[in-house]
Amino acid sequence: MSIVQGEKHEAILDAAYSLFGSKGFYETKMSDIAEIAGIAKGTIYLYFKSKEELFTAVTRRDCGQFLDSMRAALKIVGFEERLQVLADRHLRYYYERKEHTKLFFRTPNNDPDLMEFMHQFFREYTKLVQDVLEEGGIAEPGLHAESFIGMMDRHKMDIMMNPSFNEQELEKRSYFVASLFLHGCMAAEESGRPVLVNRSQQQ
Amino acid sequence: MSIVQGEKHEAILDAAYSLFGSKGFYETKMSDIAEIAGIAKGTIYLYFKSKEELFTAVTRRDCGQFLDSMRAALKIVGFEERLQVLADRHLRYYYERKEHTKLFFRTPNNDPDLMEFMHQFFREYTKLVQDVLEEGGIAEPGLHAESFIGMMDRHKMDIMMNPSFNEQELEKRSYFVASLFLHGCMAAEESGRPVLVNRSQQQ
Amino acid sequence: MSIVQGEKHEAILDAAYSLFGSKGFYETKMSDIAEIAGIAKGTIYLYFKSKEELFTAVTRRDCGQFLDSMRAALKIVGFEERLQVLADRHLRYYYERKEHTKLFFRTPNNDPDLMEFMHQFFREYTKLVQDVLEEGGIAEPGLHAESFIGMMDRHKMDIMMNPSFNEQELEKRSYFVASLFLHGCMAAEESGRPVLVNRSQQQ
Amino acid sequence: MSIVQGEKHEAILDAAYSLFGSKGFYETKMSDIAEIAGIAKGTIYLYFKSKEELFTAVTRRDCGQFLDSMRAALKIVGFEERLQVLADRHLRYYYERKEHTKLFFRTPNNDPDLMEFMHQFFREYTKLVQDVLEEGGIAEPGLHAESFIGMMDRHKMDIMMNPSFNEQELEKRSYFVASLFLHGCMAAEESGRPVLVNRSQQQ
DNA sequence: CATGAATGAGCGTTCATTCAT
DNA sequence: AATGAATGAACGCTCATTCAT
Repeated sequence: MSIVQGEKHEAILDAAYSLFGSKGFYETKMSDIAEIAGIAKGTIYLYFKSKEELFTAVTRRDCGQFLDSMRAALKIVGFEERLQVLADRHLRYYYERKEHTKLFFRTPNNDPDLMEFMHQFFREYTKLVQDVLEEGGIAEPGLHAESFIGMMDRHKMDIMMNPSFNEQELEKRSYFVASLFLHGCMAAEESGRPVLVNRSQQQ
Repeated sequence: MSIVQGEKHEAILDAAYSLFGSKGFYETKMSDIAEIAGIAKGTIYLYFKSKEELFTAVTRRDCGQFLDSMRAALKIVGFEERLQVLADRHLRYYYERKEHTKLFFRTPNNDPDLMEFMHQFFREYTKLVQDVLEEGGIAEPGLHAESFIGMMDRHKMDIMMNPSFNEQELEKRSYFVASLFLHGCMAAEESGRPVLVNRSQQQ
Repeated sequence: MSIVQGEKHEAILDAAYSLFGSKGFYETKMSDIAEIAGIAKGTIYLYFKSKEELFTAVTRRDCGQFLDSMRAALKIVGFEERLQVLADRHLRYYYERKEHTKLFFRTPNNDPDLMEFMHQFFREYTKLVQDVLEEGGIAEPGLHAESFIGMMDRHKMDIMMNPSFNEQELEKRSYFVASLFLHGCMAAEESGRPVLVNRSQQQ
Repeated sequence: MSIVQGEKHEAILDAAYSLFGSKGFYETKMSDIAEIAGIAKGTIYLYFKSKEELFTAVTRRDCGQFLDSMRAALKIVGFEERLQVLADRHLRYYYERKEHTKLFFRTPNNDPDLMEFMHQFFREYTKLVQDVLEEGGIAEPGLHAESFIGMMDRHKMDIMMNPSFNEQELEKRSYFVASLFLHGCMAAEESGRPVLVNRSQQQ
């Protein structure tokens, strides 16, 4: 009956992800997590110091996967193509978490470690976007990165709250965002050109 | 010793704004609010049904003032000028609330009325931005409005968290955002022109 | 706009009787009573010192009416006839208060004055029954009175809780009780006689 | 230092019985019960869902013991003897709880479970009495049972409130009640016979 | 007499965390 | 490592009563 190292650790994270995401931080009880994970309540504390730390760990794993997947997807050439990838992955991230909205809207309110981690994550993500912009020769890449991320992120409400939001809508949206970022809202008037190819329209 | 109508109502809102803003929702006790407002605990409940409702009322007043001031400031002509005003007021809103960051980051997690109000506020604000864009002849004003708001809003982190962020920085930032939204990140390369006059640089 | 003396006093008692009876003591708020009575909350305190005192006053009026009506009804001759009247009135008292059961089952739990009054009422009522018995030549009238009252009172559950309990049932029950008290449960075996005439069977 | 199974459960019930009985339901605080039981406040909630449920559990245990003891005592022959046992046990129940009068007079006012249990207990007790009467060949055993219980129960006031009420008084009272129930108040006049032997007078 | 705005004491319950086994 | 029984701090809300007008 030997247990694979880390098996419980993962089981707890999985259970916590599922419950925190669907019910929210405050509405989730440690005992519920233990039950779903199939272990005793006290056992959680062998792996995680506190409920907040567990939430932070869940977030950390989730955000880490996001950054990893983003980095992998960015291993292509072409500035505009990479911008498009950023938009697509960012929006898709929320799209894939439609059933776990509470990970974003019902989080612990007062945990220094979580805030510290989120800050660091934002820095890291901003840096990643910034690097893409820099390689594209964009000036003030820091400010541009912040703005781009803001533009993308605003659409999470539509994506997560709107039940009829589908894959096609998603691609249209990411194309829109990347295009707007590149050429501004007056692009059409100024040149008439859609510079990016909207892949979803190609299909 | 006649009491001005609504005096207590205001006193409670003021005290709540101050405490919710500086300590956050969950960390603020009703008894603290009563003490600051100079009244008895039970009196709060004559004016507000619950702690959540009080927080929502604080938010409502604050957001209302924001929209009012925004609407007043938009009574000017010129599309780009009005865009600039949007960016300036949006960023300034956070700038003026540097001491009340918890109004945004430590809010009640699960209050239907607050969520309903925030939704409505977002709709209203989006509509306001959308109207500006429509008058400027921008296509897809809804998506553009969302994106613009996102771009602006992202900068709240820098504004609120960075203690050395000052007025000049603020104006540079709002100019940057409006300009990016208008012409995109490739504007410089594409035309070399800064279309908007950065007022903070004129001074 | 002159107000008849005691009009408000009565209005409060009426409102309190209605609410205490239908919702119970703890579930009734002074403000509700004031509203029903058509006066201000504070005004109740001009007439009654406290919620408990008001409940006691309601009880006092109700029990007083009971005793008065009982005394009037007992102005007849014949021991068995008077016993029958006792049973009939006792059971009828609950029958007429089917909509006000909470007067008996949700009373203040800890009010000395109410307890004192109830004791006195019981004494008085017991004395009244006792007098009937004494005049009927029954030995140990005190113990007999207690027992008779207990016998009668036990049937209040059936009367108040059973929605289909009707007038005829009531008369059968009061006849049963009086008869049992007179001759015991072995009466039939001992003599075969129903001594009392069951008026409801005469009809 | 091994802990006997159910030890805490019993300790809580004992503490609650003692406090509820002497001070009443509303006047007893959960923290007091915990203190008397020698445990932490929260521990009570591992065993009982609420204060109301705890009161109901206390009542349940107490009433259960009453019925058990009654059933055991009824394992004798002879109708009149068994009637006498009923009266004796019933009155003795109150006699033994002279220090816990509040179990009967200061109970929760509005608890569905307690009311349900009391109803069931009354039904069960009534059934038990009814069975005795039926075996004695008494007609209408249901109504007779109700009446007999009412007769007996009425004497609880004297027993509990009168500090000088003693064992001898108790036996006289139970003899009186059983005798009255058997032969009615006119028994003496009708036959001159005391059918039951008053055991307390034999001694 | 009448009002009704203001008061503030009072308490059941939850649940993250600990620690003896 | 694993358990789960025990802990106890923490707090929103009600509502009978008062009293200035």
